[in-house]
Parts: sequence; structure tokens; C-alpha cells
Amino acid sequence: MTDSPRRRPTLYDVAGAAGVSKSLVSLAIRGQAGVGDATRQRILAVADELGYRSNPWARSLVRGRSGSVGVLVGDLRGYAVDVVHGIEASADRHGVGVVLVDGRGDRDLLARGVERLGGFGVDGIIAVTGQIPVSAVRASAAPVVIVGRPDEVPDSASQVSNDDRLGARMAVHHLLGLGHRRIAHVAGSGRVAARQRASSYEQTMTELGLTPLVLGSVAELIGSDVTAVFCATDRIAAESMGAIIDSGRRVPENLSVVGYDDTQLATWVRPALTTVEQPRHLLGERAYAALAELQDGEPPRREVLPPSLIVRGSTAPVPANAR
Amino acid sequence: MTDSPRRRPTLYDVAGAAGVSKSLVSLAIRGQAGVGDATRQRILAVADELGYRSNPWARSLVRGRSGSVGVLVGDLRGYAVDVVHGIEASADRHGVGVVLVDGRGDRDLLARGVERLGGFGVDGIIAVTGQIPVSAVRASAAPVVIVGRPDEVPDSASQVSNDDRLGARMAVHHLLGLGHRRIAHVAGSGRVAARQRASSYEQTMTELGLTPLVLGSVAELIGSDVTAVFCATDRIAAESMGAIIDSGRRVPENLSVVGYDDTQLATWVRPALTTVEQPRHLLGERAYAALAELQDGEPPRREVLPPSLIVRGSTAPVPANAR
DNA sequence: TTGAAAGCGCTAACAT
DNA sequence: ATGTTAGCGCTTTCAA
Repeated sequence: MTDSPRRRPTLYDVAGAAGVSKSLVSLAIRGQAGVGDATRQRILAVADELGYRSNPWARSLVRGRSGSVGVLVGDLRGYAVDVVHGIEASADRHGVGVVLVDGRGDRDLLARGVERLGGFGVDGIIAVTGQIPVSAVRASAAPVVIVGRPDEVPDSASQVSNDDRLGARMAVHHLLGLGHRRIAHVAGSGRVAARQRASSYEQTMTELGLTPLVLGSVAELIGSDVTAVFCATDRIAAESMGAIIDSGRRVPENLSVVGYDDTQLATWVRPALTTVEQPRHLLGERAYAALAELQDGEPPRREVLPPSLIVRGSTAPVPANAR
Repeated sequence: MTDSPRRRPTLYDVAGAAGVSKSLVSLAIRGQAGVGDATRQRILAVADELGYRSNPWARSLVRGRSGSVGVLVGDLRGYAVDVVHGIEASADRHGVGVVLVDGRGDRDLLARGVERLGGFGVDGIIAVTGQIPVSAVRASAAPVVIVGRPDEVPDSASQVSNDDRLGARMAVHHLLGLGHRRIAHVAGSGRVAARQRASSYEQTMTELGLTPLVLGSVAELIGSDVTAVFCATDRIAAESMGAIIDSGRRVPENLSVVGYDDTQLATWVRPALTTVEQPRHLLGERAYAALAELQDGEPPRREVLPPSLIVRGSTAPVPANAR
């Protein structure tokens, strides 16, 4: 036996078995023109019989690209998943594969994730996280699009994000329309998106001649005469609602609550959460488009998409006695 | 200009700039023995300066493996994420990269996902879904481990799963211990795991001399004298709880509810859900171990891990008047 | 310790 | 329409 017991068949093997040259097989397999019909049939039959599968490394090596993009996800548990779906939908349409690397909310892992994707030879990277380190982006050979709001966006990268300022404004105006005047804000993390939501809340309130009240936690609300809270995230809103209910008050009868992100959580809690929805799927689609542009050599750009308000059961007109 | 403006430097470039041969550079970069210390320093310095990054395709092509495993996720929204974390933790420990492909709950996509991962040249595949088509697994060149309960497990694949029968039994016994006798089950999908939960529920009830009552939806409960429901999933439990509360009854005062999976949802709803927890992280770790065994040429195997019960606020002793 | 050379499996430009 | 050939960038013998 000179042959190893079960080596994967190569183009060469197929060519030998079909009695043609490697190039013909290559063309036939890829469905390219330049092969006689009869020959093509024969080649495909032989390839199939031998169980031939083209070697991705060799193909990528010679072509210089892999035909797939990498997505770096900061946290697989949040709204990022829907963004990924948007990316996948667009990529599918272009016949491009998508691979994910999970950053597990850790900056180091995120940095290594960029490297790893590079090491996989993806043709581009979309980072769905606001925590991507600039240095990692700069070091990447592949073009990078960032979905979210990192502290700093490298010049070389494109960015697609939600208009957090507008979202906060929408939330306040919704409550205002329900007659609320004493509206508090429960702030989120100190990161850019959260800061923008908070500062836009403050600005909107001030512009309306109302007094902003930014809290670190809903617990600070005890004993106050606030009638509505706008929370920086659905997560915070859900926790706040739990705490409010535990403290014996009712949502929305005594207190209205608004969240941000429209995560699944928003529909699971009772009452269901009124919330500002990021256009997640669209963010993904736009991110893919931005990456394609970058790959075509167009300059990086910033794109901001407007959110929308989803009204559910957690907000109601201000109580008569508190008006 | 003969050189393209900004081609990525190769081993050859580094060798030229450092005045040594390609082989030396290769050895130096990979930290292998056989290079003089001074030479190594010089080579590394030059490589760094040129911004050299080894070409993954060429390396994999010649070595015949990629040093990473692929994970196929059926649905990024469910408990799979924690399994993935378990896989990643183990893979990290072995210096192995993990890439994810999302099946979006679609059998076709799942099948193509296996191909795509194969096309990426991963050294092994872990499918975290009960929906993976057998044919796709059979066609895979890379060894496959399945986490979950597909209808059929190919002989060539290993399987790691949760003991759904035991979990259902635990749920029933917990309710029994609280004095409940009229315990209903809200069934899930018709898939294997759900069927096992249902059938184990029935068997346990029967063994205890109680009458099993399997429902398609909690709505069928209206007007019955059931005091507790065991739901096939947390999702179903949460929906059921919502419906129960909407119908004017209280959980757990009038009706106890038990879920399955211990998803995040379980802690978000009010009252928080008593639920059967799959050892998700461990499932991931064991799956990685199983894959490593397969790669070492050991035979495939089946492993079943025991779940555990998490008691929260949705279950309470049976109401006195219903005892 | 170092260098030269032979591929890995494939594509693409070039012959025929 | 078909075959030949020269690499892609790397690892790995094998010589020097």
C-alpha cells in the first residue's frame, strides 16, 4: 500500500480518475465556462463518487480571499443577536458566509477576537460592541465596521449606530404627552451610549422647563413624587419595575416606566415594557453594507439610525392626584 | 513601481530584510529551537517592524489543520449561549479558537452551517442544537459532537445531553413535596427533549398513583382544580404565568408554576421562576472534551448529565382549601 | 546553526 | 475545448 488509508481526495485524484487535467476539474467544479458538457458531467460524477471537497485553505490561499466576513460580538446575550441576524441576512444575499467570535464582554478577548478572525482570513470584520479596543482595530488587516458607540472610533473604521440622543428625547416626549412632568432617569453604565441617553434626557427636560433628576438606582426614588422613570436600558427598567412593585406601588397606575432597546425582556415582564427600539436588524444590514463599501475601497463613514418608540403597558397617563 | 503599494509582508520579505532564509524566519517566529539567539532577536525585530503576520491559509494548508473548532448554534437566543461559554472556556484552556455559525433555527441553514464550518477548515464541530440533520453530520469531514437531542444521532458523532427524564421527575417531586397532587404539564414542541419531559412527567405521576394531565396550553386550565403546573420550558412557564395572572389568579398563592432550563427569563419574571436547570456550562465543557476524544481517534460516545432544581418564588405549598 | 528545496491543493494565465 | 505550468505563503525534510 502506497496510499494512506483514507486521505481526502484532491483535484488531482479526481482528474486522474476522470482522465482529464486538474484545471478542467477545477473549472467544472466551479461551474465555469470552458468545459465541454459531456466532460463536465463525467468530472462531476467522478468527483461526487470520490466524495471530493475542495480544500478551503488552498482556494483561499491562491485567491487571496475567503468569501466570508467575521462578526465580533461583545455579548451574545443582548440585542447584538438581532444585529447579527441583520448582518447574516445581507451576507446571505451576497453569498457571503458569516462567522462569529464571542468576546464575552471582555476587552482582552475582544482584542484577541479581532486577531483570531484575522487569523481565519475573513475578508472583513463587523464588531457588534461598544467595547472594541481601538488598537485592535488599527492592527486589523481586514476592514472593520463598528456597530455601537466605543469611546473612540479609529479613522480607518466605519461606524453604524443608533441615535441614542434622539431615543432619549422620544422617551421623554412620550411621557410628557401622557401628562407626566416629574420624570426621573435611571442611568446605565458609564459608556458612551448610556451617557448620551442621560445627557439627552437632561437636555430635553431642561429645554422643556422641567427639572431633570438622574438616579443611579430606582431605590433612590423612594418617597419622591416622581410619576415616571425613563431607564437607560430594558434590563434596568425590568429591575426597576420589580423593585417598584416590591415596594407596593403599581406600574403604570402609580408610576410609568420606559426602557430602552426593546429586548425580548420587554415583552416578558408584566406589565410589558414601553421602550425605545433600536433598529437592530437594520443596524446589521447597514453594517454589512458599510463593510462592503470599505472592501470596495470607499472611505469609512459614520451612520446614525433613528430608533422608534414601542408603547406597551408600562406607561399610562399621570395619576389624577399627582397631576 | 514594480511592487504593489501595500502588499502584506510575507516570510520571504522578512527573510530578505533580515538577511536570512525563509526557514529560519519560520522557526524564529514560531519560537522553535534551532535558531541562534542573536539571529532570533534580529528576525523578530524585523518581523515586528514590517508588521508581519503569518498567513493562516498557507499555514493551515501545509499543516493540514487549523487549530480551531466550529460551533453550530441552532438558536442564539436560548440557553445555547451558556453552552457556548462552556465550550469556549475549555477551548481557551487548550489554546484552541472557537468560531460560531448561526443556524437561526432553520434546518437548511444548519446543514449549510456544517458545510460552511468544514469550508473554514475547522478541526471539529460541536452542534448545539437538537435539529441538526443527520445527513449533514455524515457528510462532515470533521468530527462532530452534538449537544442536545436530535431525532437521530449518527453513529460517527458523540452526544452530550441533559437528562430530561430526570429533570421532569425532579419537578414533579418538588411539587409533590409542597403538597400538590393535581399537577398538570404544559407540553412543549414535539421534539425529543420535550417528549421526554412529557413522558417522564406522565410516568412519574402514574407511579405515584396520580393522574397525569398533559395540556397544549395553559388556557385549557381554566376552571380546573389543578394546583400546580410543570411547564416544558421557561418560555412556556413565563407565558403561562402571564396568562394565569391575567385571568385573575395568583402565582404561587393559587397556582404553583415550574419551568425548565433556567434561562435568564426565569429571574426576570415576577415571581421568579422555580425551574429545572440544565448544567449548561458543563454541557459545553463535556462537549469540548468529547470532541477532543473524537479527534484523538477514540470512539464516539453518549453522555447524559443530570439537571438540578432551582427553587424560586413561583412555587409554594398547596393552598389549604385545595388540599 | 543555517540554507535550499520540495511540496500542501488550488487557481489562473498561458499554451495547444 | 483541453492541457501545462507557475505560483499563493508556509512548514519541513535534508544538506551544508
